Amino acid sequence: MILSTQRNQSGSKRKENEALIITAAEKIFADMGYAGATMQQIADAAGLPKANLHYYFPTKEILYRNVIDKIFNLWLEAADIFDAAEGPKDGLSSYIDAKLESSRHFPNGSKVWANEVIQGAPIIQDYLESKLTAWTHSKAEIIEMWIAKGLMDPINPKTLLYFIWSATQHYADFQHQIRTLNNNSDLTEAQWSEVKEDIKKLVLKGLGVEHVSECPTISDE
Amino acid sequence: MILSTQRNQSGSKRKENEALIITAAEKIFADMGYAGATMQQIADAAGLPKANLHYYFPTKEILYRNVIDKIFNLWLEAADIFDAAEGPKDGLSSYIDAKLESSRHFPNGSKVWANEVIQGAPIIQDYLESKLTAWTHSKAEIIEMWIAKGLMDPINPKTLLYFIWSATQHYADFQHQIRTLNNNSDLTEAQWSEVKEDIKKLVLKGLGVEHVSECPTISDE
DNA sequence: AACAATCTTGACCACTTGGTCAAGAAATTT
DNA sequence: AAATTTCTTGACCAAGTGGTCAAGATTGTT
Repeated sequence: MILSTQRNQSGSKRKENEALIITAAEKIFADMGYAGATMQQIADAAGLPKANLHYYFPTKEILYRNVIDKIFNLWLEAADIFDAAEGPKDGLSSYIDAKLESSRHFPNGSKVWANEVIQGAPIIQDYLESKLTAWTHSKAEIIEMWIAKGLMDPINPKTLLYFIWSATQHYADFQHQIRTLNNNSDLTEAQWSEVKEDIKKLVLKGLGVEHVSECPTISDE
Repeated sequence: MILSTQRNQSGSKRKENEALIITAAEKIFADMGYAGATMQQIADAAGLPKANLHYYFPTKEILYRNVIDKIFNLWLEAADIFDAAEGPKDGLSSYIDAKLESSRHFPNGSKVWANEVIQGAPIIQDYLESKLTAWTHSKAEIIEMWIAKGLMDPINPKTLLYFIWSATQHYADFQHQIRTLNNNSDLTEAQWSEVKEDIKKLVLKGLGVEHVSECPTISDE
């Protein structure tokens, strides 16, 4: 009896420590960059001796790839909303919300990703060429469909995606700069709401998506 | 004769080498991050022996600060257009153009800056607190004035500035990702033009600045 | 209780790094 | 042409790095 529990407990010891280490590593990599981070720092942050890290993750690079892996999957998840959406108003709104929430609550992932891409993606180039390329194309198709249906102004779909990525991820990656320019305090709940509304309004209106209530056409109905 | 030339040559020997080193350093810091960059790499990129670098710049950090200094001044320059502008249409257009041009032709500076800020600005915090804060406030005032005059929709001026920074700098910082998603080729001249137009259109229209020419109102003329 | 996995850890090593230094080469000044 | 300042450079060093290892502790299994 209790076989499965025992198996789980023993099996989960590994999972637990791996998760602990990955979380610690994510923070250190975000704060120091890949080269700047040391295994010792990560070990300290995780509360484990350095040799123990190498037991679970043989090399620094393998640990790093595991961190990236976790981050990238969250990236993809945030965009499921996109597919389920009926039109641009719904879809873009939700996507911007989701990305901003993630920038607010999990900035480290975004920072690690940014650091890596800025430096030419020396370690995760395969991700860009396979998963990200496929993902981007599929989203671009949706946007093109919306445009074709006349639901929004024409725009290069990639330009729009970059636009949303940059505007939202900026709040994670440049968190420190934003904080400094905000009297050295984090954005308040109210400020976050304002940012969300401002960005959504700007993007939607900029794409001609907002309530078309502006031109009371006589011919309609 | 040739007195002045001699004087110039000797005086400029230092300036010349300093500029050479800073340019090399900018590229290496952009590609590797502060910690990841080695003085040896920078020396190789500059075509000088490492010991020679230390003659002009005693430490790695001092060299780094010189690189940042150059970058930051370009940052500020790009925004002179802003002050000279009559209204948001003119001012924001020119600013977006200038920032995109700089992203296109001098991406390294933006990358170094991004790397540094992501990591919490451990070395250039004083810049953020003094110069950048002052600069931002002065631009925010201009935007607020435009809003007060009814030249554009109301928006938090800082949110708008972050918006423009992120959208434009993204093309420098994430250059590699954009390239990868563009069939591994740099953006063509035509693509850059398209990006410029799309971004400007989206921002201006989003702020309610564009020609209101869309609703052929009968009452007009 | 004996055995076998799995996990923990301090001590250790080869290698790279930023930075130094002293000897000399070039260029300026007197 | 002698003296002085500026620049160049190979050799060197102390400190820190990622990674190893072997001995032991824990846990699970028979």
